[in-house]
Amino acid sequence: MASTSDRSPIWAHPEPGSRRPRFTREQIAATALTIADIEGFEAVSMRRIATELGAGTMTLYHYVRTKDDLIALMDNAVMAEVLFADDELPIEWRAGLTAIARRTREVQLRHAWAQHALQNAAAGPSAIRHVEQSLSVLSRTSLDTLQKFAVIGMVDDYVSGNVLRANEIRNEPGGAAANEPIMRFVNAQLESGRYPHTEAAFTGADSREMWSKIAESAAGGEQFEIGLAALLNGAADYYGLSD
Amino acid sequence: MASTSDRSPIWAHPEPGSRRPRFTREQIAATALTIADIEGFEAVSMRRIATELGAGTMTLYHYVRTKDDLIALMDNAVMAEVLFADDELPIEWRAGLTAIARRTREVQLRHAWAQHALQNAAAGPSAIRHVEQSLSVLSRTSLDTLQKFAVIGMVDDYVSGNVLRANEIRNEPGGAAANEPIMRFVNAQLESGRYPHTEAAFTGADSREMWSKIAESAAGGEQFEIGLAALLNGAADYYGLSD
DNA sequence: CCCCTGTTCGTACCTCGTACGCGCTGTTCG
DNA sequence: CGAACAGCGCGTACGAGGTACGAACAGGGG
Repeated sequence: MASTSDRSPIWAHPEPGSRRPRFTREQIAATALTIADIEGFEAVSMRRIATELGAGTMTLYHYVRTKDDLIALMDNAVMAEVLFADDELPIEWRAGLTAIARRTREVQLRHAWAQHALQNAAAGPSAIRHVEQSLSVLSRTSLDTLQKFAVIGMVDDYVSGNVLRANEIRNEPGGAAANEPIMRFVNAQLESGRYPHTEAAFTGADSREMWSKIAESAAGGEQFEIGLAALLNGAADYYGLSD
Repeated sequence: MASTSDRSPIWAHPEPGSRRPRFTREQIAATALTIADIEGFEAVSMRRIATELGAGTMTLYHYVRTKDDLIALMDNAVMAEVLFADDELPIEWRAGLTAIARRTREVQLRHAWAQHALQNAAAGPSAIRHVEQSLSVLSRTSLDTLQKFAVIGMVDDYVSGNVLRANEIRNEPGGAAANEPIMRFVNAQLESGRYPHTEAAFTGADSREMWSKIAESAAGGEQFEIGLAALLNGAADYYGLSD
């Protein structure tokens, strides 16, 4: 994949020009997003997108140099959903970071495939705007640049991790408990007596139901909020932030 | 991939049997690990592993039903590295969780590809033992099962997220700053004036050097420790844990 | 010692990304 | 107003990947 050794991002290359082409990059990206949302990222192939658009496969390569470019476009579209309208973003740093974190989480949960697929995507305009918004809510604090990025990074880490796990959980169709063969295997293991604490955790309860509860509470927002608040407290403490 | 619809984990199937075969699952997994560590996960193909072992490609399918099984084996091998010897694991919950979190981080950083590959891998024996160890350090607390998993999950989320980002950063060969075309694009964007806070963050400093510093501090362990401590404080606070 | 069965693997098919190059067509210039 | 010249669309083909199928092979129990 990606044999073209030109590492410049797609936004450095103008969209095809003068003779109004049949499609636009937005259109192509939107089609890819739709496929990914409905059928998962692995269903997104150049052939598939082209078919969906009623075009020949190779036509796409007039809008995009490689599939990595396509992925960058998808990333950009997703990041755009994370952005706030200027008047929607709280001014206070704590409220601002919390809002951004929540929004990021929501978007990544909505596009479960994105986390995985976009990991190495090239940063586009929306990503830059996202950084801008994160920095802007910290602009009223006394932090220097490095510290700002440290705080943003800490929160980002937590959000990514939370989404990662929530998506893992949701990937098990019908909840992890529904995967009979694996449940059977795990239960058999537990009964071997080599895992006393784990075994104890499930005694006196239907293990299937217990797993569901754990999964639910992990994927739900409450736990997320607890950790987020803890991180912001810790940051405020460590860097001596008021508010 | 994975056409076999049998969803049972590979550990539910005994290794091939009576007439001692040429290889073992461990051997195959180890070979795969080596390839992944040296050349990256995408270099791990069935053909490649077979070649490395001096076997025919299809031979592997006597040890493993699909590539997903192979991935499960790799996962299991990696999880084994996360485990503590029984006497190495601190008894106190805070120290214990910290130790597990650090170890997890170290291992996932060592096997940068694992994060990705691990995501949907079936849980194996080592994964269960890992859960066991996490639960065991919390066994002296007053938390109920759901709460224990909540705390473990919170920490796990943070660790995963941190590793995810650290690996992203390390994936840029020679640091993000080395990617000339992207740097040029981003700088051009910043100069457009649409991103005042981001622009301000880099004024009075060589932007390349600034990025390096940010990357370095994000990938380094210090920031990680700050967030980790914050989370544990928050958890202790929220759940009323002493120690 | 021979046959049965566990093991090995050559061949082939399908999907993917994408290089190459031909043919069509809107645009612009003379 | 017409021709030439891009800009654009896409058919074909190649190599790499996973794995289904079934033939070839060998080692041990009768």
